Amino acid sequence: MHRTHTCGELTLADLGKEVILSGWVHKSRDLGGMTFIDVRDRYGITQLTFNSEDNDALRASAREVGREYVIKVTGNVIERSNKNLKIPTGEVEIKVSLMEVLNAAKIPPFLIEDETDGGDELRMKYRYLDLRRNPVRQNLVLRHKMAQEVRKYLDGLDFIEVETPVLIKSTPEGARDFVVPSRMNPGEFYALPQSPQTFKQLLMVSGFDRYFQIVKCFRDEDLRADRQPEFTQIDCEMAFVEQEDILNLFEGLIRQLFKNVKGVDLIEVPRMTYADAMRLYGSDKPDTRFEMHFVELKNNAEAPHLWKDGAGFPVFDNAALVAGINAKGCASYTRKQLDELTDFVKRPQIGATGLIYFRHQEDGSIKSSVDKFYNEEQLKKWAATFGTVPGDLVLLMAGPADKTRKQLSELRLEMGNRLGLRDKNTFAPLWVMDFPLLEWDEDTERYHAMHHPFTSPKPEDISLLDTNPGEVRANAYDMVINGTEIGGGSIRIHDRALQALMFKHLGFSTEEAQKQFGFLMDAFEYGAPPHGGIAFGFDRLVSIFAGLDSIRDVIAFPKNNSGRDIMIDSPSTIDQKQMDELNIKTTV
RNA sequence: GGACCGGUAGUUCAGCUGGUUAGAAUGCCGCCCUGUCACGGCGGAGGUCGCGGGUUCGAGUCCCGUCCGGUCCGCCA
Repeated sequence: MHRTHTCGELTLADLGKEVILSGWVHKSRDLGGMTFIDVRDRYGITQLTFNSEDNDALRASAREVGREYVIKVTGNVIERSNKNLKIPTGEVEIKVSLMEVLNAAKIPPFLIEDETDGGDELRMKYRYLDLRRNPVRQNLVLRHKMAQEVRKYLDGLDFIEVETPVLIKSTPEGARDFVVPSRMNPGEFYALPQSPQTFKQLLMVSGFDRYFQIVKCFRDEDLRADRQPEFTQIDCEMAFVEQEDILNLFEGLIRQLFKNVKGVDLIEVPRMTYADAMRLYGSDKPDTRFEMHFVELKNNAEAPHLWKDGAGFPVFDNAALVAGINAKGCASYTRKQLDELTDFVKRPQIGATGLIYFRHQEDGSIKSSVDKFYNEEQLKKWAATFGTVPGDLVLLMAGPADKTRKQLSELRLEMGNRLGLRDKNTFAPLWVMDFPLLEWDEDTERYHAMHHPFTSPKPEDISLLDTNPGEVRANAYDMVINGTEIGGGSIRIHDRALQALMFKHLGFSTEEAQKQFGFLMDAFEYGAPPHGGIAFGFDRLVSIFAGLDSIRDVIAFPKNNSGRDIMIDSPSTIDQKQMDELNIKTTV
């Protein structure tokens, strides 16, 4: 037998028992005549004592074992004379009578402790060692608990978990596909799924009216802190439902997760239209932990100019949009701080040309960076529009509408950071609804589906498809938590004619549409029920629960910035024989 | 495809306007210590300053290129 107990469970209640423990040597402390070893497994740490007065040879061998050796000890549980109340087993220790080294260990390249000295790259290379550390292991335990809770909730509501294929067909829509060459079909390729979208819709046609799957998805696009080439979705679909049914049921899922896993009672999830989100926050995934919404100023027709006999202020006069945010209590910002903010928005990634501000001073006057263009009466009008009080600072940007909103959104988030308004332990969920069905793509000069081509337009907007495609709204919705999109879905098209019409508007010829998605449209002709669904980004959801910015920490074996797994060193070349079998010609 | 930050001991970092023997902490090794738990004390080993080129009397430091890592933009229906 290797163990009678784990390293995390012995207490005073076990005094006098003879026990066997196995685990890793966490740390040893060597005193004159005795040695303490902390032995660790995933359940905790237990202190072992070796005393040269009792057994000098055993004590000597205890001095030989190094960090991360795997040992097995037999001994008696005794009460400590000096207790350590910081750990659950801290009132007892094991007086060892027998020790066996199960395996030696090299000196680890970084400390296997909560606060490690290892950098990211080294920890990735030795991920199996990093996973021994409490914080990392706890993330995976959290992930497990959340997955179980998801299954419990959905199973309780008669959802069936169905596995869908991983080797499927490449389609031109959406993200780049990972492809897999087919040996038996030379020159042909499978693709790995970006999501099980079409399969879950086919399951609805099959009558599995409530489906879910916790499933790996693959996208061959550049990585980010919150984007990996393979990632996990909670993929769900329901038949005979309307949007309202889906929103309520999956709001329930999120609430149950917060309640049962995190002990947080979530507020009822507010709803906001896409149009409002863009107008008030400049983003389709606003961080609603703090307000600071946009206020738009009317163009200068109403604002008298003082400069050069009423000549205009071109930055405002030529702008399609002048909008700003009220940074409450920031009127004391120094010139240096304001310059920093200006530099922030002028960075290439944001690309603004400048930043305009006015302060509502403590004496009630308004001091602005455009004093020479506007009189105080005008500035006061604007201050009133923003609802400022003395001590407030208004930051303004102007320019093309979409671009300015995006830039101001970045500035808003930066101000949220600076003011400490983005607390990781505060959770602000939000439904964003009524997304546009189509989005104009400048490069290809055609519309593409904002969500995906199977999304149903709102019935009342279908008539706009021919005349004003960009105005058509979809029955599509995203769940946003703290400014991160964690889920999205839609009511789907279940009618062949409408689906064909969609493909036509997306620039597919009838033949192309039939070749790519004929199987789905054919299925719609055999009794497809109305249906819709949603998919949650499981990694992102776990990382939000864990209070982490990067999903890498909640994935057991993640890939780095360049899509490489530096532990197993993949991707890698394959030998010529494999290439030949797959009928792949080398061109390098 | 692009922007920015970083690469110095096993590890995490410091190293100023270029200057003679490149430091700290931690880890590691040795000796001492009988109640430690961030043990303590004394001593020791440990470096192609990512790589290549250039400027200079002299480069860890400045310049160019390149590789690697990270964050972001594009991209991600």
